[in-house]
Amino acid sequence: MRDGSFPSDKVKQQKGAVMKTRSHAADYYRRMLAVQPHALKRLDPLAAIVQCHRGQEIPNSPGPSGHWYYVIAGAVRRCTIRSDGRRQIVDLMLPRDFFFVSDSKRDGTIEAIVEETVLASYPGGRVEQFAERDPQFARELREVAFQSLNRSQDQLLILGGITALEKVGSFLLSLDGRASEKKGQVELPVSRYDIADYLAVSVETVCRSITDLQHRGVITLAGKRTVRILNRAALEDRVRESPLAA
Amino acid sequence: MRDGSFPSDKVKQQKGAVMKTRSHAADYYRRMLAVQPHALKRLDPLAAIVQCHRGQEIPNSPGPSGHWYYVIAGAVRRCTIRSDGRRQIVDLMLPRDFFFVSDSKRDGTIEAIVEETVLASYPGGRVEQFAERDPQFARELREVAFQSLNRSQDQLLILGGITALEKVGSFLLSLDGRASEKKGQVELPVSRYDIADYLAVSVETVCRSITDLQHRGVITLAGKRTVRILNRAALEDRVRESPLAA
DNA sequence: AGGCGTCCTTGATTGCAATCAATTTATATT
DNA sequence: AATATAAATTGATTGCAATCAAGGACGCCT
Repeated sequence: MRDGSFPSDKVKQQKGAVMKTRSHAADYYRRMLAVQPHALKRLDPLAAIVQCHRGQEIPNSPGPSGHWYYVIAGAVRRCTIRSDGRRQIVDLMLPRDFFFVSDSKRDGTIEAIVEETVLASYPGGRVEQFAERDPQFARELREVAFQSLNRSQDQLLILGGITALEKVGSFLLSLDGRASEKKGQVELPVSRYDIADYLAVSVETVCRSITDLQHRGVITLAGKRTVRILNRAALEDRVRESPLAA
Repeated sequence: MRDGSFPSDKVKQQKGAVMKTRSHAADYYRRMLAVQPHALKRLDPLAAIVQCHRGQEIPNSPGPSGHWYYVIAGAVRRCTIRSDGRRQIVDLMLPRDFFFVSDSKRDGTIEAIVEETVLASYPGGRVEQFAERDPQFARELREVAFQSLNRSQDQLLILGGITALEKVGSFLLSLDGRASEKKGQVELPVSRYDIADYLAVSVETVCRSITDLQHRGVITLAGKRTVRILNRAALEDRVRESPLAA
Protein backbone atom coordinates (compact mmCIF):
# COMPACT_ATOMS: atom_id res chain seq x y z
CA MET A 1 0.00 0.00 0.00
CA ARG A 2 2.96 2.28 0.40
CA ASP A 3 3.57 2.55 -3.30
CA GLY A 4 1.01 1.91 -5.94
CA SER A 5 -1.53 3.39 -3.61
CA PHE A 6 -4.60 5.22 -4.64
CA PRO A 7 -3.64 8.04 -6.95
CA SER A 8 -6.00 10.95 -6.44
CA ASP A 9 -8.23 12.30 -3.68
CA LYS A 10 -5.44 13.79 -1.61
CA VAL A 11 -6.60 13.98 1.97
CA LYS A 12 -4.41 16.51 3.63
CA GLN A 13 -6.87 19.09 4.80
CA GLN A 14 -9.37 18.83 7.64
CA LYS A 15 -7.03 17.56 10.29
CA GLY A 16 -9.54 17.36 13.07
CA ALA A 17 -12.37 15.29 11.81
CA VAL A 18 -12.98 11.85 10.48
CA MET A 19 -13.80 12.04 6.84
CA LYS A 20 -16.30 9.80 5.26
CA THR A 21 -16.04 9.88 1.54
CA ARG A 22 -18.53 8.89 -1.06
CA SER A 23 -16.00 9.71 -3.71
CA HIS A 24 -14.59 7.29 -6.20
CA ALA A 25 -11.80 6.78 -3.69
CA ALA A 26 -14.30 5.20 -1.37
CA ASP A 27 -15.47 2.95 -4.15
CA TYR A 28 -11.88 2.05 -4.87
CA TYR A 29 -11.36 0.93 -1.29
CA ARG A 30 -14.74 -0.70 -1.07
CA ARG A 31 -13.49 -3.24 -3.51
CA MET A 32 -10.91 -4.33 -0.95
CA LEU A 33 -13.44 -5.28 1.66
CA ALA A 34 -13.82 -8.53 3.47
CA VAL A 35 -11.43 -10.45 1.34
CA GLN A 36 -12.03 -13.17 3.86
CA PRO A 37 -14.51 -15.83 2.99
CA HIS A 38 -18.08 -16.58 3.58
CA ALA A 39 -20.64 -15.12 5.82
CA LEU A 40 -18.77 -12.01 6.88
CA LYS A 41 -19.18 -10.75 3.38
CA ARG A 42 -22.66 -9.83 4.40
CA LEU A 43 -21.06 -6.94 6.22
CA ASP A 44 -19.89 -5.32 3.02
CA PRO A 45 -22.99 -3.31 2.22
CA LEU A 46 -22.97 -1.94 5.75
CA ALA A 47 -19.44 -0.65 5.48
CA ALA A 48 -18.81 3.02 5.88
CA ILE A 49 -15.42 3.73 4.35
CA VAL A 50 -13.41 5.99 6.61
CA GLN A 51 -10.19 7.68 5.63
CA CYS A 52 -8.03 8.79 8.49
CA HIS A 53 -5.06 11.05 8.92
CA ARG A 54 -1.87 10.29 10.68
CA GLY A 55 -2.47 10.59 14.39
CA GLN A 56 -6.18 10.97 14.00
CA GLU A 57 -8.23 9.45 16.71
CA ILE A 58 -10.98 6.94 16.06
CA PRO A 59 -13.63 8.16 18.47
CA ASN A 60 -14.89 5.84 21.16
CA SER A 61 -18.25 4.66 20.08
CA PRO A 62 -20.89 5.52 22.59
CA GLY A 63 -23.87 3.31 23.06
CA PRO A 64 -23.92 -0.27 24.17
CA SER A 65 -23.00 -1.95 20.94
CA GLY A 66 -19.92 -0.06 19.81
CA HIS A 67 -18.41 -0.33 16.37
CA TRP A 68 -16.51 -2.90 14.41
CA TYR A 69 -13.69 -1.84 12.14
CA TYR A 70 -11.79 -3.54 9.40
CA VAL A 71 -8.42 -2.21 8.30
CA ILE A 72 -8.20 -1.83 4.55
CA ALA A 73 -4.98 0.13 4.34
CA GLY A 74 -2.53 1.82 6.67
CA ALA A 75 -2.17 0.99 10.33
CA VAL A 76 -3.93 1.67 13.60
CA ARG A 77 -2.73 1.59 17.19
CA ARG A 78 -4.58 1.17 20.42
CA CYS A 79 -2.78 2.87 23.30
CA THR A 80 -3.10 3.64 26.93
CA ILE A 81 -1.24 6.30 28.84
CA ARG A 82 0.37 5.14 32.04
CA SER A 83 0.38 7.15 35.20
CA ASP A 84 4.01 8.11 34.60
CA GLY A 85 3.13 9.59 31.24
CA ARG A 86 4.56 6.77 29.19
CA ARG A 87 2.44 5.55 26.35
CA GLN A 88 1.89 1.87 25.87
CA ILE A 89 0.65 0.46 22.60
CA VAL A 90 -1.49 -2.53 23.48
CA ASP A 91 -2.57 -3.46 19.99
CA LEU A 92 -1.44 -2.85 16.48
CA MET A 93 -3.90 -3.33 13.67
CA LEU A 94 -2.73 -3.86 10.13
CA PRO A 95 -4.55 -4.42 6.86
CA ARG A 96 -6.99 -7.33 7.05
CA ASP A 97 -7.32 -7.03 10.81
CA PHE A 98 -10.62 -6.45 12.54
CA PHE A 99 -10.99 -4.57 15.76
CA PHE A 100 -13.81 -3.53 18.01
CA VAL A 101 -14.39 -0.22 19.73
CA SER A 102 -16.79 0.41 22.54
CA ASP A 103 -17.10 3.22 25.02
CA SER A 104 -15.31 1.21 27.67
CA LYS A 105 -12.50 2.82 29.62
CA ARG A 106 -10.37 -0.22 28.91
CA ASP A 107 -10.26 0.51 25.24
CA GLY A 108 -7.81 3.36 25.54
CA THR A 109 -7.39 5.69 22.61
CA ILE A 110 -7.30 4.40 19.09
CA GLU A 111 -5.43 6.28 16.41
CA ALA A 112 -4.45 5.99 12.81
CA ILE A 113 -0.69 5.70 12.51
CA VAL A 114 -0.08 6.56 8.90
CA GLU A 115 -1.52 8.99 6.45
CA GLU A 116 -3.93 7.24 4.12
CA THR A 117 -5.23 4.86 6.69
CA VAL A 118 -8.47 3.47 5.40
CA LEU A 119 -11.01 1.66 7.51
CA ALA A 120 -14.35 0.07 7.02
CA SER A 121 -16.68 0.80 9.88
CA TYR A 122 -19.69 -1.26 10.88
CA PRO A 123 -22.19 -0.25 13.54
CA GLY A 124 -22.11 -2.79 16.34
CA GLY A 125 -25.86 -3.02 16.56
CA ARG A 126 -26.21 -4.07 12.97
CA VAL A 127 -23.44 -6.60 13.33
CA GLU A 128 -25.22 -8.06 16.33
CA GLN A 129 -28.37 -8.31 14.28
CA PHE A 130 -26.62 -10.28 11.60
CA ALA A 131 -25.14 -12.56 14.21
CA GLU A 132 -28.56 -12.98 15.69
CA ARG A 133 -30.00 -14.28 12.48
CA ASP A 134 -27.14 -16.08 10.83
CA PRO A 135 -25.32 -18.68 12.97
CA GLN A 136 -22.60 -19.03 10.40
CA PHE A 137 -22.01 -15.32 10.57
CA ALA A 138 -21.91 -15.52 14.36
CA ARG A 139 -19.33 -18.25 14.14
CA GLU A 140 -17.06 -16.19 11.95
CA LEU A 141 -17.52 -13.22 14.20
CA ARG A 142 -16.32 -15.36 17.06
CA GLU A 143 -13.39 -16.31 14.88
CA VAL A 144 -12.57 -12.64 14.50
CA ALA A 145 -12.62 -12.21 18.26
CA PHE A 146 -10.14 -15.04 18.54
CA GLN A 147 -7.89 -13.35 16.05
CA SER A 148 -7.71 -10.33 18.32
CA LEU A 149 -6.83 -12.68 21.12
CA ASN A 150 -4.06 -14.18 19.03
CA ARG A 151 -2.64 -10.75 18.28
CA SER A 152 -2.64 -9.99 21.94
CA GLN A 153 -0.94 -13.21 22.92
CA ASP A 154 1.68 -12.77 20.24
CA GLN A 155 2.45 -9.40 21.69
CA LEU A 156 2.73 -10.98 25.11
CA LEU A 157 5.36 -13.35 23.83
CA ILE A 158 7.25 -10.50 22.26
CA LEU A 159 7.12 -8.42 25.42
CA GLY A 160 8.23 -11.42 27.41
CA GLY A 161 11.64 -11.44 25.80
CA ILE A 162 14.53 -10.56 28.09
CA THR A 163 16.84 -8.56 25.95
CA ALA A 164 15.85 -5.69 23.72
CA LEU A 165 17.41 -7.49 20.80
CA GLU A 166 15.00 -10.33 21.38
CA LYS A 167 12.02 -8.06 21.46
CA VAL A 168 12.94 -6.16 18.34
CA GLY A 169 13.78 -9.38 16.57
CA SER A 170 10.49 -11.00 17.48
CA PHE A 171 8.67 -7.88 16.46
CA LEU A 172 10.23 -7.92 13.03
CA LEU A 173 9.40 -11.58 12.59
CA SER A 174 5.83 -11.04 13.63
CA LEU A 175 5.48 -8.15 11.20
CA ASP A 176 6.95 -10.29 8.50
CA GLY A 177 4.33 -12.89 9.22
CA ARG A 178 1.46 -10.45 9.24
CA ALA A 179 2.05 -7.71 6.79
CA SER A 180 4.75 -8.58 4.32
CA GLU A 181 3.98 -8.71 0.67
CA LYS A 182 6.95 -10.93 0.21
CA LYS A 183 8.44 -12.75 3.14
CA GLY A 184 11.72 -11.45 4.35
CA GLN A 185 10.98 -7.93 3.25
CA VAL A 186 9.34 -6.07 6.11
CA GLU A 187 7.76 -2.68 5.62
CA LEU A 188 7.64 -0.99 8.98
CA PRO A 189 4.32 0.78 9.13
CA VAL A 190 5.31 2.60 12.30
CA SER A 191 7.95 4.93 13.64
CA ARG A 192 10.71 3.89 16.01
CA TYR A 193 8.75 5.66 18.71
CA ASP A 194 5.76 3.45 18.07
CA ILE A 195 7.93 0.37 18.10
CA ALA A 196 9.38 1.52 21.39
CA ASP A 197 5.96 1.98 22.94
CA TYR A 198 4.83 -1.33 21.57
CA LEU A 199 7.81 -3.15 23.02
CA ALA A 200 7.96 -1.12 26.22
CA VAL A 201 11.53 -0.04 25.67
CA SER A 202 13.08 3.32 24.90
CA VAL A 203 13.43 4.67 21.38
CA GLU A 204 17.16 4.72 21.71
CA THR A 205 17.17 1.07 22.53
CA VAL A 206 15.09 0.28 19.48
CA CYS A 207 17.56 2.13 17.31
CA ARG A 208 20.55 0.46 18.85
CA SER A 209 18.95 -2.95 18.47
CA ILE A 210 18.25 -2.37 14.82
CA THR A 211 21.75 -1.11 14.25
CA ASP A 212 23.09 -4.06 16.14
CA LEU A 213 21.10 -6.53 14.06
CA GLN A 214 22.53 -4.90 10.99
CA HIS A 215 26.11 -5.14 12.19
CA ARG A 216 25.54 -8.78 12.92
CA GLY A 217 24.38 -9.27 9.40
CA VAL A 218 20.97 -10.51 10.45
CA ILE A 219 19.04 -7.77 8.72
CA THR A 220 19.72 -4.91 6.38
CA LEU A 221 17.93 -1.62 5.98
CA ALA A 222 16.68 -0.41 2.63
CA GLY A 223 15.44 2.95 3.77
CA LYS A 224 14.57 3.64 7.35
CA ARG A 225 11.25 1.90 7.11
CA THR A 226 12.20 -1.17 5.12
CA VAL A 227 13.91 -4.14 6.68
CA ARG A 228 15.24 -7.07 4.78
CA ILE A 229 15.76 -10.21 6.79
CA LEU A 230 19.02 -11.83 5.83
CA ASN A 231 19.29 -14.50 8.48
CA ARG A 232 15.92 -15.62 9.64
CA ALA A 233 17.31 -18.49 11.68
CA ALA A 234 19.32 -16.08 13.80
CA LEU A 235 16.26 -13.99 14.44
CA GLU A 236 14.20 -17.01 15.34
CA ASP A 237 16.80 -18.14 17.80
CA ARG A 238 15.68 -15.03 19.59
CA VAL A 239 19.05 -13.60 18.63
CA ARG A 240 20.52 -15.10 21.73
CA GLU A 241 23.86 -15.81 20.20
CA SER A 242 24.42 -14.65 16.71
CA PRO A 243 26.46 -16.83 14.41
CA LEU A 244 28.05 -13.83 12.77
CA ALA A 245 28.95 -11.70 15.76
CA ALA A 246 31.56 -9.11 14.92
CA MET B 1 -11.96 -21.64 48.10
CA ARG B 2 -8.74 -22.01 49.97
CA ASP B 3 -10.44 -22.78 53.23
CA GLY B 4 -13.90 -24.17 53.60
CA SER B 5 -13.22 -26.26 50.56
CA PHE B 6 -14.70 -29.59 49.87
CA PRO B 7 -14.03 -31.88 52.82
CA SER B 8 -13.77 -35.45 51.61
CA ASP B 9 -12.86 -37.25 48.40
CA LYS B 10 -9.14 -36.76 48.73
CA VAL B 11 -7.60 -36.80 45.30
CA LYS B 12 -3.98 -37.56 45.84
CA GLN B 13 -3.54 -40.80 44.02
CA GLN B 14 -3.35 -41.29 40.27
CA LYS B 15 -0.90 -38.53 39.56
CA GLY B 16 -0.69 -39.04 35.87
CA ALA B 17 -4.20 -38.89 34.57
CA VAL B 18 -7.09 -36.53 34.49
CA MET B 19 -9.75 -37.81 36.80
CA LYS B 20 -13.37 -37.43 36.08
CA THR B 21 -15.44 -38.05 39.12
CA ARG B 22 -19.04 -38.93 39.40
CA SER B 23 -18.76 -38.88 43.15
CA HIS B 24 -20.58 -36.57 45.44
CA ALA B 25 -17.57 -34.31 45.13
CA ALA B 26 -18.47 -33.80 41.51
CA ASP B 27 -21.99 -32.99 42.52
CA TYR B 28 -20.66 -30.57 45.07
CA TYR B 29 -18.69 -28.73 42.44
CA ARG B 30 -21.45 -28.99 39.91
CA ARG B 31 -23.42 -26.64 42.06
CA MET B 32 -20.81 -23.97 41.47
CA LEU B 33 -21.24 -23.97 37.74
CA ALA B 34 -22.00 -21.06 35.52
CA VAL B 35 -22.74 -18.65 38.26
CA GLN B 36 -22.92 -16.16 35.46
CA PRO B 37 -26.35 -15.33 34.15
CA HIS B 38 -28.56 -16.36 31.37
CA ALA B 39 -28.05 -18.47 28.36
CA LEU B 40 -24.69 -19.95 29.25
CA LYS B 41 -26.45 -21.88 31.97
CA ARG B 42 -27.53 -24.19 29.22
CA LEU B 43 -23.99 -25.52 29.32
CA ASP B 44 -24.41 -26.93 32.80
CA PRO B 45 -25.83 -30.30 31.92
CA LEU B 46 -22.97 -30.77 29.44
CA ALA B 47 -20.32 -30.17 32.05
CA ALA B 48 -17.85 -32.89 32.82
CA ILE B 49 -16.34 -32.09 36.18
CA VAL B 50 -12.59 -32.56 36.09
CA GLN B 51 -10.36 -32.57 39.13
CA CYS B 52 -6.71 -31.90 38.45
CA HIS B 53 -3.51 -32.24 40.34
CA ARG B 54 -0.84 -29.70 40.78
CA GLY B 55 1.19 -29.55 37.62
CA GLN B 56 -1.13 -31.80 35.74
CA GLU B 57 -1.51 -31.03 32.09
CA ILE B 58 -4.85 -30.41 30.46
CA PRO B 59 -4.43 -32.29 27.21
CA ASN B 60 -4.70 -30.46 23.92
CA SER B 61 -8.05 -31.35 22.51
CA PRO B 62 -7.74 -32.92 19.14
CA GLY B 63 -10.39 -32.47 16.56
CA PRO B 64 -11.52 -29.27 14.98
CA SER B 65 -13.76 -27.97 17.72
CA GLY B 66 -11.59 -28.23 20.81
CA HIS B 67 -12.87 -27.90 24.34
CA TRP B 68 -14.17 -25.14 26.52
CA TYR B 69 -13.29 -25.06 30.18
CA TYR B 70 -14.64 -23.19 33.12
CA VAL B 71 -12.57 -22.83 36.27
CA ILE B 72 -14.52 -23.74 39.36
CA ALA B 73 -11.69 -23.83 41.84
CA GLY B 74 -7.93 -23.61 41.85
CA ALA B 75 -5.87 -22.03 39.11
CA VAL B 76 -4.62 -22.87 35.64
CA ARG B 77 -1.73 -21.55 33.60
CA ARG B 78 -1.11 -21.49 29.89
CA CYS B 79 2.59 -21.49 29.11
CA THR B 80 5.00 -21.61 26.26
CA ILE B 81 8.64 -22.60 26.42
CA ARG B 82 11.01 -20.21 24.71
CA SER B 83 13.95 -21.32 22.66
CA ASP B 84 16.29 -20.41 25.51
CA GLY B 85 14.45 -22.71 27.85
CA ARG B 86 12.65 -20.00 29.76
CA ARG B 87 9.01 -20.57 30.43
CA GLN B 88 6.53 -17.82 29.74
CA ILE B 89 3.08 -17.87 31.25
CA VAL B 90 0.80 -16.26 28.72
CA ASP B 91 -2.46 -16.66 30.55
CA LEU B 92 -3.59 -17.28 34.08
CA MET B 93 -7.07 -18.62 34.66
CA LEU B 94 -8.77 -18.26 38.01
CA PRO B 95 -12.16 -19.30 39.31
CA ARG B 96 -15.00 -18.03 37.14
CA ASP B 97 -12.75 -17.75 34.09
CA PHE B 98 -13.47 -19.55 30.86
CA PHE B 99 -10.80 -20.72 28.50
CA PHE B 100 -10.64 -22.59 25.26
CA VAL B 101 -8.29 -25.35 24.20
CA SER B 102 -7.75 -26.56 20.69
CA ASP B 103 -5.02 -28.60 19.13
CA SER B 104 -3.31 -25.54 17.80
CA LYS B 105 0.42 -25.11 18.29
CA ARG B 106 -0.22 -21.62 19.58
CA ASP B 107 -2.01 -22.87 22.61
CA GLY B 108 1.10 -24.02 24.41
CA THR B 109 0.74 -26.31 27.36
CA ILE B 110 -2.00 -25.84 29.89
CA GLU B 111 -1.53 -27.00 33.44
CA ALA B 112 -3.27 -26.93 36.76
CA ILE B 113 -1.28 -24.86 39.21
CA VAL B 114 -2.67 -25.97 42.52
CA GLU B 115 -3.86 -29.20 43.99
CA GLU B 116 -7.64 -29.36 44.01
CA THR B 117 -8.05 -27.51 40.77
CA VAL B 118 -11.53 -28.21 39.53
CA LEU B 119 -12.72 -27.54 36.03
CA ALA B 120 -15.86 -27.95 34.07
CA SER B 121 -15.20 -29.20 30.59
CA TYR B 122 -17.48 -28.78 27.60
CA PRO B 123 -16.91 -30.39 24.22
CA GLY B 124 -16.43 -27.67 21.64
CA GLY B 125 -18.73 -29.30 19.17
CA ARG B 126 -21.65 -29.25 21.53
CA VAL B 127 -20.96 -25.66 22.45
CA GLU B 128 -20.98 -24.76 18.80
CA GLN B 129 -24.29 -26.51 18.42
CA PHE B 130 -25.84 -24.45 21.17
CA ALA B 131 -24.47 -21.30 19.64
CA GLU B 132 -25.89 -22.40 16.35
CA ARG B 133 -29.39 -22.59 17.72
CA ASP B 134 -29.52 -19.94 20.38
CA PRO B 135 -28.39 -16.46 19.35
CA GLN B 136 -28.44 -15.27 22.93
CA PHE B 137 -26.11 -18.08 23.84
CA ALA B 138 -23.86 -17.17 20.93
CA ARG B 139 -23.75 -13.61 22.15
CA GLU B 140 -22.65 -14.64 25.59
CA LEU B 141 -20.09 -16.97 24.13
CA ARG B 142 -18.68 -14.03 22.24
CA GLU B 143 -18.66 -12.17 25.52
CA VAL B 144 -16.55 -14.93 27.00
CA ALA B 145 -14.09 -14.61 24.16
CA PHE B 146 -13.79 -10.93 24.91
CA GLN B 147 -13.07 -11.70 28.53
CA SER B 148 -10.08 -13.73 27.43
CA LEU B 149 -9.00 -10.78 25.37
CA ASN B 150 -9.31 -8.53 28.39
CA ARG B 151 -7.19 -10.84 30.48
CA SER B 152 -4.58 -10.81 27.79
CA GLN B 153 -4.54 -7.05 27.46
CA ASP B 154 -4.34 -6.62 31.20
CA GLN B 155 -1.30 -8.80 31.18
CA LEU B 156 0.17 -6.67 28.42
CA LEU B 157 -0.18 -3.60 30.56
CA ILE B 158 1.45 -5.35 33.47
CA LEU B 159 4.33 -6.58 31.34
CA GLY B 160 4.74 -3.12 29.91
CA GLY B 161 5.82 -1.68 33.22
CA ILE B 162 9.42 -0.53 33.38
CA THR B 163 10.55 -1.47 36.84
CA ALA B 164 10.01 -4.81 38.49
CA LEU B 165 8.28 -3.04 41.36
CA GLU B 166 5.74 -1.76 38.90
CA LYS B 167 5.09 -5.17 37.44
CA VAL B 168 4.71 -6.89 40.76
CA GLY B 169 2.53 -4.09 42.05
CA SER B 170 0.25 -4.20 39.03
CA PHE B 171 0.08 -7.95 39.30
CA LEU B 172 -1.08 -7.78 42.89
CA LEU B 173 -3.68 -5.20 42.02
CA SER B 174 -4.97 -7.24 39.14
CA LEU B 175 -5.22 -10.31 41.34
CA ASP B 176 -7.04 -8.28 43.93
CA GLY B 177 -9.51 -7.27 41.28
CA ARG B 178 -10.03 -10.77 39.98
CA ALA B 179 -9.80 -13.25 42.75
CA SER B 180 -10.06 -11.63 46.12
CA GLU B 181 -12.84 -12.60 48.45
CA LYS B 182 -12.41 -9.31 50.19
CA LYS B 183 -10.62 -6.48 48.51
CA GLY B 184 -7.20 -5.70 49.82
CA GLN B 185 -6.56 -9.27 50.86
CA VAL B 186 -4.90 -11.12 48.02
CA GLU B 187 -4.47 -14.85 48.08
CA LEU B 188 -1.63 -15.70 45.74
CA PRO B 189 -2.70 -18.85 43.94
CA VAL B 190 0.75 -19.27 42.43
CA SER B 191 4.36 -19.65 43.44
CA ARG B 192 6.98 -16.92 43.09
CA TYR B 193 8.28 -18.90 40.14
CA ASP B 194 4.96 -18.66 38.42
CA ILE B 195 4.77 -14.97 39.14
CA ALA B 196 8.23 -14.58 37.71
CA ASP B 197 7.31 -16.40 34.52
CA TYR B 198 4.12 -14.44 34.25
CA LEU B 199 5.92 -11.13 34.60
CA ALA B 200 8.98 -12.15 32.61
CA VAL B 201 11.39 -11.36 35.40
CA SER B 202 13.57 -13.57 37.57
CA VAL B 203 12.31 -15.21 40.74
CA GLU B 204 14.81 -13.31 42.78
CA THR B 205 13.49 -10.06 41.47
CA VAL B 206 9.95 -11.02 42.39
CA CYS B 207 11.08 -11.76 45.92
CA ARG B 208 13.01 -8.56 46.23
CA SER B 209 10.08 -6.56 44.92
CA ILE B 210 7.71 -8.09 47.42
CA THR B 211 10.16 -7.50 50.22
CA ASP B 212 10.64 -3.98 49.01
CA LEU B 213 6.93 -3.29 48.95
CA GLN B 214 6.75 -4.53 52.49
CA HIS B 215 9.55 -2.30 53.68
CA ARG B 216 7.82 0.62 52.10
CA GLY B 217 4.71 -0.20 54.01
CA VAL B 218 2.65 -0.69 50.88
CA ILE B 219 1.78 -4.30 51.57
CA THR B 220 2.22 -6.80 54.33
CA LEU B 221 2.51 -10.56 54.18
CA ALA B 222 0.32 -12.83 56.23
CA GLY B 223 1.92 -16.08 55.27
CA LYS B 224 3.92 -16.44 52.12
CA ARG B 225 0.88 -16.68 49.93
CA THR B 226 -1.29 -13.99 51.44
CA VAL B 227 -0.77 -10.33 50.73
CA ARG B 228 -2.60 -7.55 52.45
CA ILE B 229 -2.63 -4.27 50.60
CA LEU B 230 -2.02 -1.42 53.02
CA ASN B 231 -1.58 1.46 50.65
CA ARG B 232 -3.49 0.94 47.49
CA ALA B 233 -2.84 4.44 46.23
CA ALA B 234 0.90 3.83 46.27
CA LEU B 235 0.46 0.63 44.31
CA GLU B 236 -1.78 2.31 41.81
CA ASP B 237 0.77 5.05 41.27
CA ARG B 238 2.72 2.19 39.80
CA VAL B 239 4.91 2.52 42.87
CA ARG B 240 6.93 5.15 41.14
CA GLU B 241 7.71 7.10 44.25
CA SER B 242 6.56 5.74 47.51
CA PRO B 243 5.31 8.12 50.19
CA LEU B 244 6.88 6.07 52.94
CA ALA B 245 10.27 5.28 51.53
CA ALA B 246 12.65 4.14 54.22
C1' DA C 1 12.72 -37.87 63.52
C1' DG C 2 15.26 -37.52 59.82
C1' DG C 3 16.05 -36.59 55.09
C1' DC C 4 14.74 -34.83 50.67
C1' DG C 5 12.84 -31.70 47.57
C1' DT C 6 10.69 -27.50 46.52
C1' DC C 7 9.85 -22.92 47.52
C1' DC C 8 11.47 -18.71 49.18
C1' DT C 9 14.79 -15.34 50.49
C1' DT C 10 19.08 -12.51 50.68
C1' DG C 11 23.90 -11.20 49.08
C1' DA C 12 27.54 -9.86 45.51
C1' DT C 13 28.68 -9.03 40.91
C1' DT C 14 28.03 -8.02 36.06
C1' DG C 15 25.56 -6.61 32.08
C1' DC C 16 22.07 -4.41 29.77
C1' DA C 17 19.02 -0.74 29.02
C1' DA C 18 17.07 3.91 30.70
C1' DT C 19 18.33 8.34 30.78
C1' DC C 20 20.47 12.67 29.53
C1' DA C 21 22.64 15.00 25.77
C1' DA C 22 23.70 16.04 21.15
C1' DT C 23 23.93 15.44 16.09
C1' DT C 24 22.26 13.90 11.73
C1' DT C 25 18.68 12.84 8.62
C1' DA C 26 13.85 13.24 6.91
C1' DT C 27 9.57 15.48 6.42
C1' DA C 28 6.63 19.52 6.35
C1' DT C 29 5.84 24.45 5.70
C1' DT C 30 6.64 28.99 3.92
C1' DA D 1 15.15 26.66 -1.85
C1' DA D 2 15.09 27.68 2.95
C1' DT D 3 13.59 26.99 7.32
C1' DA D 4 11.20 24.58 10.80
C1' DT D 5 9.67 20.42 12.89
C1' DA D 6 9.85 15.79 13.63
C1' DA D 7 12.28 11.23 13.30
C1' DA D 8 16.33 8.65 13.76
C1' DT D 9 20.81 7.83 15.39
C1' DT D 10 25.08 7.70 18.37
C1' DG D 11 27.63 8.67 22.77
C1' DA D 12 28.33 8.75 27.97
C1' DT D 13 26.63 7.77 32.33
C1' DT D 14 23.78 5.69 35.89
C1' DG D 15 20.60 2.49 37.76
C1' DC D 16 18.15 -1.55 37.83
C1' DA D 17 17.67 -6.34 37.24
C1' DA D 18 19.83 -10.90 35.63
C1' DT D 19 22.89 -13.97 37.16
C1' DC D 20 25.63 -16.78 40.22
C1' DA D 21 25.77 -18.36 44.88
C1' DA D 22 24.18 -19.77 49.20
C1' DG D 23 21.25 -20.19 53.17
C1' DG D 24 16.61 -20.78 55.36
C1' DA D 25 11.69 -22.30 55.51
C1' DC D 26 8.32 -25.56 54.68
C1' DG D 27 5.91 -29.66 53.38
C1' DC D 28 6.29 -34.63 52.14
C1' DC D 29 8.01 -39.10 52.46
C1' DT D 30 9.50 -43.37 54.56
